[in-house]
Amino acid sequence: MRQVVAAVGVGPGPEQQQRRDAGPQTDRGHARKAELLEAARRVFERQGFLDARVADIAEEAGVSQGTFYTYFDSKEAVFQAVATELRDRMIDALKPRGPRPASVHEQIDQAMRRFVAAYRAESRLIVVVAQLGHSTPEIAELRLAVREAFVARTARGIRVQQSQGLVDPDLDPWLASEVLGSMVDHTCWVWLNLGKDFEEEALIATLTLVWTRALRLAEAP
Amino acid sequence: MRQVVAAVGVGPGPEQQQRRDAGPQTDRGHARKAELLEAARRVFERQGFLDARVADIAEEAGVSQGTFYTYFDSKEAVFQAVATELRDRMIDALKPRGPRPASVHEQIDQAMRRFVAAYRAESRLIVVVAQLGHSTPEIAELRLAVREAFVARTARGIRVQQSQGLVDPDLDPWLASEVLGSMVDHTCWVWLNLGKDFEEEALIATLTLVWTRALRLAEAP
Amino acid sequence: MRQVVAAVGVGPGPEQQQRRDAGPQTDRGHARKAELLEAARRVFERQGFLDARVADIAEEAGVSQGTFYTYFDSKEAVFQAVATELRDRMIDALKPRGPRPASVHEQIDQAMRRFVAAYRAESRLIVVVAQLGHSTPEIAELRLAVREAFVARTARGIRVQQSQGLVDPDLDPWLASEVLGSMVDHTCWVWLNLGKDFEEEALIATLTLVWTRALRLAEAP
Amino acid sequence: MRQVVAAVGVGPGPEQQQRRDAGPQTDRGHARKAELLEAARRVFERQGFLDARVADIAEEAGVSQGTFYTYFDSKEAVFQAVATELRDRMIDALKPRGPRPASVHEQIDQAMRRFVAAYRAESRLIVVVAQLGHSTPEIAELRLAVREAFVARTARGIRVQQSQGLVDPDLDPWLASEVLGSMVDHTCWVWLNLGKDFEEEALIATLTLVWTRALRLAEAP
DNA sequence: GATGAATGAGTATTCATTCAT
DNA sequence: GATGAATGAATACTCATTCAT
Repeated sequence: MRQVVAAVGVGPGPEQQQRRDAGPQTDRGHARKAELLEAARRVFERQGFLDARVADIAEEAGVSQGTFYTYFDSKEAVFQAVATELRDRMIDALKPRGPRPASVHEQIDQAMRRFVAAYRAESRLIVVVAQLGHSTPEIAELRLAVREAFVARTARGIRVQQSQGLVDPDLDPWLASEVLGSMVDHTCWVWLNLGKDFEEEALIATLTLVWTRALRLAEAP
Repeated sequence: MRQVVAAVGVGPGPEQQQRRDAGPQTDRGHARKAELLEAARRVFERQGFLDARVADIAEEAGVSQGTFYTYFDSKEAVFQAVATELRDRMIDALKPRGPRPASVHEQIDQAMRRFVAAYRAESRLIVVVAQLGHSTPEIAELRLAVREAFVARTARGIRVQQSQGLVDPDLDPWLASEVLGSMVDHTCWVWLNLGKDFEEEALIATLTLVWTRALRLAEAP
Repeated sequence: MRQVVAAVGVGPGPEQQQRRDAGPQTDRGHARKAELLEAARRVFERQGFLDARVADIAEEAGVSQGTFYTYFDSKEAVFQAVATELRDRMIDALKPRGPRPASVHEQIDQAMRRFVAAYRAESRLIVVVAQLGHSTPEIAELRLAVREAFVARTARGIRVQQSQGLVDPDLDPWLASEVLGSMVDHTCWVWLNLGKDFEEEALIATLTLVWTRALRLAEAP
Repeated sequence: MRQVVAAVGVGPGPEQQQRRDAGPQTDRGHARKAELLEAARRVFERQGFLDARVADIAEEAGVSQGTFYTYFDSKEAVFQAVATELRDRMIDALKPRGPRPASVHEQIDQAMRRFVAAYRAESRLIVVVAQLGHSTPEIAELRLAVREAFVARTARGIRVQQSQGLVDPDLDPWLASEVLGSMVDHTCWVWLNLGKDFEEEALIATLTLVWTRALRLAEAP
């Protein structure tokens, strides 16, 4: 049994807090902070949040524990920073790249592949965020933000397709995208985090199939 | 009254465990164990796993801490027992009750409502199980077992419907049920645990709609 | 790290204490007590005092823990009884058997062999008594009693041999027997308990040699 | 100030140990470690191993419990360090000092006095080491090391004296020194630890007498 | 800015002993 | 007499955070 200790209600002396609030003053300082952030990401991916110790992060970054607190308020703060970066990377990775495909079917297929690729690249960190999100609202927010980005984009897409007469006009775009987004999200979770053994192409095909049928997409596949 | 406690280095494993392994010998013992299990469930629902102390459970059951260890090996062991009961309740609650509805559409609608009802009843405990499942394989197993039960039942249903010519015969029953199961599961999670505000009937209707369309169910809704 | 708990200052209810004080009332009771004593000896030999639990002793005797306290006041009390029996067996085993040998040299040789044999037979229990004797005066007493018996017999022998003109008359019989007794005792400890590998006959010969030379025994070996 | 502590199941080994393994990095650290070691010695002498709490040691050193664990892995580890120092002090104290006495008799007499002086100075700690040595092989090793040093030196001395024609050439030096070493060792134990009341000069004289007679030392006392 | 060291609250678990049946 | 169950005090150890150099 490991013990986790978190101090609440005690603050640092005014001097150190000032430095943290002010942010790094020099290029070297900026580099140090970035190194610590990278180190923290690696440690969290490896050990999860609870089993990661500030000492581990400092060691991974090659600095002393004291130095860690020059740049970050707390273990939770650095995790928040790591998770924020994750959110930005995920949202970015879900954006369509390159020319828009001619068919809606292909658009959906590519969106699916982007999602899977992004999820796979970050799956370890996604687990840790999920774990901590159960008890930390700020982290849960970040998690939801990624979902919102995906769902909102999907809903917009459905609305456009409805206006073009390509998909069922009676569908509620928002509810449909929530539900379909959950499907894609959780399927990746079961596949990539819980270790259920799916064949990738068949899985993507099934996801795309359900998606297009749900929309009554008026195209030959 | 004075007690002297001293720790020494060596020794065989605990002997009290034998009694625990043997289980309660009397009716009173069985009752006590059940009380403790109930108390543990309430405490875990209220405080989560990490914040629950063995002392809390003992107090909730109205017994001394020592008595807790008469019946359970550890905090983890009692949680495992609580989670096992949860699994059994969930699997049971997902079974169809009463006469089989005439239409497939109605069968699906009722399955959806059963899932939502079961999820809602146990949502607090589901959160805790999910949280601990990230780091404890035995708990993750229990989590997956519920999913398997649901997915396997769904897959069987699809196969039957295919043989009756009611749904798309080209669909892979297993993949489809995995994907649709993920949809329902995660939608409930987002709704009941992450607090996203859905209107219940509209949500169930959307889930059912996507489900039946995915199967190309040959029935008028 | 094992924990050892000993309660001081609390007494049993008057009823059970009376029964313990009174001793067994029936033949069956006497047999039970003897069984528990035997069981305790085996457990202490196997596990030492600290690692022996009352539950172990009860189980070894095939009775419940509660029954143990029908016959003994405490874990220490049963150990005291075990150690007392050990003392009696040791003192008895050190007494000369059979016809007295003609030569003093042979008397000494046989005494040495008796000591070694007795020590070897009880070496496991001797360790436990030594361990506990460090902190429990009553046990230390029992340990010393064996030593006293051996040393006193030796001193008497020396005095007799002096009066017969067989050994150095200027030697202080008491001091000499204390010192020679220590030699034999500790040599057996090092040999049989600490595991130093001595060849038995050579060792006994050396002990006897030093002994007789110390006394200036006027005999050809 | 409020702290929240929670225990979780899994995780890699302690990281603080790395710092402990590395040893103190500054002069202040070295001094602190030495203070803690001294404090531990005093506490162990006073209370024995079982009754000594880590809190006692920290308090004796005037630091917090956490600081104790900055320098030592555990209560057992610090005892090991204390016992190792004891071994070194003992071995050193048994070495001959000053000019070698002219007569073998005097050499032996002085060796005896050195042993008694060293034993007396450390008798409290010797008890504790003996007690723990029963169950901890590493400690038993340290105990034996002191004995070996004494016995080996004695055996070498006997061999030299044999080559000089001063003592019985037929004696096995190793066996003799084992047996005589046991005599001296255990006599001190009975005297200084078990509280048997010997007159010092008479005791030393007797020990020396037996020793020289055992060797058939060819000198007038 | 960097460092090594100091802090201290917090809890799971054992087992000798008692007692109601 | 026998049993199974109930009791409860007592302590080692971790690690996030602060602070003096």
